[in-house]
Amino acid sequence: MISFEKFIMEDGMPIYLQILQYIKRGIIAGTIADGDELPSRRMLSALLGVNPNTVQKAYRMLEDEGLISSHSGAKSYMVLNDETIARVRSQLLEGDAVGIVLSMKQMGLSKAEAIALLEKYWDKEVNP
Amino acid sequence: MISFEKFIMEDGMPIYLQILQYIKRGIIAGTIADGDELPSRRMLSALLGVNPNTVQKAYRMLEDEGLISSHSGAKSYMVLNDETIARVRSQLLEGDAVGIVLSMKQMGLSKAEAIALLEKYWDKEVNP
DNA sequence: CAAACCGTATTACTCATATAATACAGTTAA
DNA sequence: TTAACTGTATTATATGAGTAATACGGTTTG
Repeated sequence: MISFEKFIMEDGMPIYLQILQYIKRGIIAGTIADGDELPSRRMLSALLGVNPNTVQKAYRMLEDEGLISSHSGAKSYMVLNDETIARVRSQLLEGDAVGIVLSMKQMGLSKAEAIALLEKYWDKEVNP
Repeated sequence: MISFEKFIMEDGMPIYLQILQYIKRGIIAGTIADGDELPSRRMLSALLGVNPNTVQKAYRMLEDEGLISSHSGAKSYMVLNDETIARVRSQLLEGDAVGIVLSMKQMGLSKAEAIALLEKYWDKEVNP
């Protein structure tokens, strides 16, 4: 069963996208693997304190991307292979890296300063 | 006159927040300084291709934070001192760094891998 | 002074997000 | 078999973001 223990909800980003992102990051991290059972829509919505429809939207998009399999009445499972994992990895890493670089550059930071900043905050506690 | 030449609009984030962020990053970068003249609401909205109300919303929030001065009929100017600049800097840098670290950690990257990723994309072209 | 700007305000509309309350049919396990 | 779960679907509502079209009054400059 996939754990949502480390899920941290932020505002400013649609919840269903945050769920999508969390799953994809787990795939890259290797904490979510092929065949893993997903929590049901109702269970996860209760856990996160959001509406079941919001979870359903996220799951539906994951299914459209071919990352999970859902069948009416049955539980949902991750469907992953090397190709899909590689695709998700490049999508996410590139998107994040580009965003970071854009942000740092707009602030006038040099590459060295950006790296120093990253190192400085790496070991700090992020979770609330 | 503050330039919006390097402003890149992304979707997924409210435009008025992007304007706010762009100004604040300029303050940190030093490209925006005390006394600088801001483009009028109408001019900037035309330049960005957005509604004047969207720009007004961003400017209003900047005024509420004490970063600009607006008087009916007259142009708007940046109002910055060492204290406010330091405040904006810590707000933005910490927020960005924390977000980056959270993202990388959720993907299971090590500090070294995160730095390598940042270096890899630093010199790539970001603009469309 | 008068024209051309400026900031400010109002109302109405569309769209996406998220919630809410159900309902129905398929699967699974006691 | 039946109860307790699943996934799926529908309709309604609320809110925020963004657009659109105006309007009013103050400032600036020729």
